[in-house]
Amino acid sequence: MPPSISKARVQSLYKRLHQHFGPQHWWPAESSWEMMVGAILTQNTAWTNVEKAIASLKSSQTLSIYSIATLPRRRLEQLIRPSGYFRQKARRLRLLARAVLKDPCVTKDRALLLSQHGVGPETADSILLYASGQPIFVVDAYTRRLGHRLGWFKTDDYHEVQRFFHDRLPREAALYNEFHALIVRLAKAHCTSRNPKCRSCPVQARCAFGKRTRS
DNA sequence: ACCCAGGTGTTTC
DNA sequence: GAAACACATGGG
Repeated sequence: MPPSISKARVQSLYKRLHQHFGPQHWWPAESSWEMMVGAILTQNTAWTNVEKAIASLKSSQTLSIYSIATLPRRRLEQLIRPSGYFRQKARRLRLLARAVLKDPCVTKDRALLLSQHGVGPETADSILLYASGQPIFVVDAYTRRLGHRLGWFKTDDYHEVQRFFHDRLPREAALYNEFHALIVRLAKAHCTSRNPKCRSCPVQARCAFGKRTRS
């Protein structure tokens, strides 16, 4: 990883994003457990779909750890159906709920989180940052895309990208919280797949988002 | 009728 | 080991 990108550049991007969008107040959840449920449900899925699934859990009074741990599999599947991959995710949620009931420390320990089926590095780090307040930078598809477009790094490796940010930012949970939220905000606000025109982009004149690279 | 979304686990070369 | 595939719904 070339150290050629300075801390100042990375911190300057953060400042511009924060200036432009303001504080994001993440994670959008009312409790740590709801946050964890959202983290599983949002895997490769649009957040609007996750909202539907969470709303259906809430309205049926089945969002609690105990409910999700004990609900019949088919019932849980139907409740979270709008979030997609509903069979996989029902199983993952149930396993996670049971693990947390057995040992609440799971929520705070990276190795324990990663040993849960269906919890990979991004989900684990999201939980550590947003549910446990630990200063761990979360890397997602947007973070990689942004870094690539800005020429900051070429790698796709999760931990290499994470190290890039860890090396250039003070170790503060509040900062990592906002930064990641702002990157997601940027992705939603600016060039999405069908919107190649991007005015007043806080990142650069030529917008850093849009999955396809335009010619 | 495509393409995409706040990944992860399994299978295949 | 990397690369390809399966998983599924809903919105643009």
